[in-house]
Amino acid sequence: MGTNRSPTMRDVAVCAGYSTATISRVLNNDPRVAEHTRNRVMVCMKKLGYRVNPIARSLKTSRTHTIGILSPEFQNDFFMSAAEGIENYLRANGYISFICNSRENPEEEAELVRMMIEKQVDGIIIIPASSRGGEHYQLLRELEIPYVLVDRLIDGLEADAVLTDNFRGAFTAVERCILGRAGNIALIGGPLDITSARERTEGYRAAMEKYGKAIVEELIVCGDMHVESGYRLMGELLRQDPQLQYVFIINLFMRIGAEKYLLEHKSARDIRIAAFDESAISPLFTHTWVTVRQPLSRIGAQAARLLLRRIQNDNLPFPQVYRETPEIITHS
Amino acid sequence: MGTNRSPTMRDVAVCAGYSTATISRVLNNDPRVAEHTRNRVMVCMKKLGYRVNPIARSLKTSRTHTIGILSPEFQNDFFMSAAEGIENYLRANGYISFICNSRENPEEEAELVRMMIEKQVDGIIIIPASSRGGEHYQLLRELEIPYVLVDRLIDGLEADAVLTDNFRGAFTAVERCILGRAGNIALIGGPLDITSARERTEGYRAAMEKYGKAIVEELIVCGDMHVESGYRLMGELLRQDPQLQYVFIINLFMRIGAEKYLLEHKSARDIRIAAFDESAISPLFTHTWVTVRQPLSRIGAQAARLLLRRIQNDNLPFPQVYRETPEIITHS
DNA sequence: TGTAATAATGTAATCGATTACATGGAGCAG
DNA sequence: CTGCTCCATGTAATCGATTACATTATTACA
Repeated sequence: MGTNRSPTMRDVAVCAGYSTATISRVLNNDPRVAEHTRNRVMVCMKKLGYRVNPIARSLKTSRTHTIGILSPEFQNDFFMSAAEGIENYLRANGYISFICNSRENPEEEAELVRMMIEKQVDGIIIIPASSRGGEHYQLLRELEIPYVLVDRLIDGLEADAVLTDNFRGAFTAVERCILGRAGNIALIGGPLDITSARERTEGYRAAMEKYGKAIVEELIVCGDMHVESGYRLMGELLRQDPQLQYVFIINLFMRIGAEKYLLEHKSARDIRIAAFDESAISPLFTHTWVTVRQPLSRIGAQAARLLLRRIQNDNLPFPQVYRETPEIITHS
Repeated sequence: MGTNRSPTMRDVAVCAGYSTATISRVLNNDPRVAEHTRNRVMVCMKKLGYRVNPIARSLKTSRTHTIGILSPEFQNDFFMSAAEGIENYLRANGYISFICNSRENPEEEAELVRMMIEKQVDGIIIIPASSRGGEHYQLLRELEIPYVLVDRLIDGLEADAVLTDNFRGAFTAVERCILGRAGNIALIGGPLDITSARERTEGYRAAMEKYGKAIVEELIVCGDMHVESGYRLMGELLRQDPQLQYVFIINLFMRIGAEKYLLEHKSARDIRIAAFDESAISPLFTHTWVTVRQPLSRIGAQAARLLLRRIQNDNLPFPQVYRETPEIITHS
């Protein structure tokens, strides 16, 4: 039992009585090999348990069949759902993925992009840590390495992207509330320099306008997307209008804060919440009315598909921006 | 502006007037290069923007500086926290990681292990999809590819592993309750073929015994770790003993179910919950008393460290099993 | 001054694939 | 029978590094 160096093309060649060139041709489905040699070679490959060495192959072809994925946060269901969608699609298509954590930090993101370039990934999917861009995008452009943005756009950057149709999600959710005979609907929005927050806010306004609802500016407040601000803003809104019954909240974390406020202040009153996002938590929400469910794994798959098409040089017009329609759920 | 093929060692060699061997020596900090040549070479590398091609290097050294990580679920904060800890440590040490999703499926896990072997990872960290093992563990052993288990052990498999000290976490949490003058403490446990569930249950029993508390078998129920069973079992326990005040729940999801039951049945009564795990949800829990916080990112880092030591052939005794002590938090 | 030891660098094989080009034989037209 | 095409396969260079071994220059010491 000698050291089991794993078999190479050369071993297969010897076993089958051909040259390595032929083995390689069989491997790559080159039509110029005779049927019977193909068979003979395949038998040998099976017998020896031959598996191609992707590293040697990559060195020659400069393709790694490897994709980089950058996520700003690992402990975030949304990002990870998208990552899951991406990974599924890629793996089903013979690609494997490096997933790295940019820790919401644009500089780390840039560093990771450099690292991935060095590792010679064939393409990158980025869930951006910031909507403010950075030199790495230019680097990717220069080196002609395809990349696709997910969930967020970058201001002033033309790039392929796949994201939720935030406007439509917000619009439809608010419309549902209105059609469900909601009165004043307050809004807990987010920083307007975050694209998605801005779009959701616009969706809210558009729906209100379409149905001739007066937009009360006092009932529109902006948080920072985190739990605490949801808590605080819910309080402010109720102080503003103690009769308030309907609130639209643009993300999960602020919504958690709002629910918490309601719990603690025994306002188990008739407040009904419409909001973006769902998660394992949702069963504990007590004021759920309408939920906007982002099609995250579809977004991920779509992004992966787009990236692979770019890699295979499908020459699609550039850039491609897909906005996936969210699902709106009305709870009894 | 010709096509910018990125510079190779050969280019640097020409630029500096040495052979590629010397360039390589500089790159690998070989002490046998003269100081001034080292400097000259470094200047050239900088000037040309040279970066070593890790693929070519890997082909020769058969080391990829790449680690595979298998997680059973991407949308699970626990696994992803551990993955984050792993990734941090690895990256800080010059390694990069493939993270793949075994989808709680042992067969996919095995397939992924094969894929990673093919990609020639230097080692693998596995959060097992099942505690029942599989041929891939043997394969890894045969090929002498180091691997470390995280969070779960595999029955009958001697392997390096890093996990929470489940027994101690449960023991200490229950002890806290007892010392906090809790009366009967019920238990919502899990399937006994899951190591962690079993250990936590044992911790509970041990604490009860130590303080001479009668263990009422009717107040010990087992769920399947999911939300629904928590919901159902909370109901059963309350029917069993309507006076029940204290419950120890061994994981987050069943705990969510339990809280949901309490919410819906207005049992805002004096029920206090001790439980494993925390998450973004925790602010919405209304019966929190004692929480066992698993040191997930430390576990991840520890696993990564152990793996790298194995790779560097630290010859530690085999196997190493680390049980990390959880943090017990008592809420006011 | 001669020679051995040592230090700095070069030469060339190698890792395991891919692929442009070369080769040899079969089939066919004139 | 000659010459041309086509088909299956082989030869050998190549991708970009690493490294055993060879070579040369330098120093040290008898």
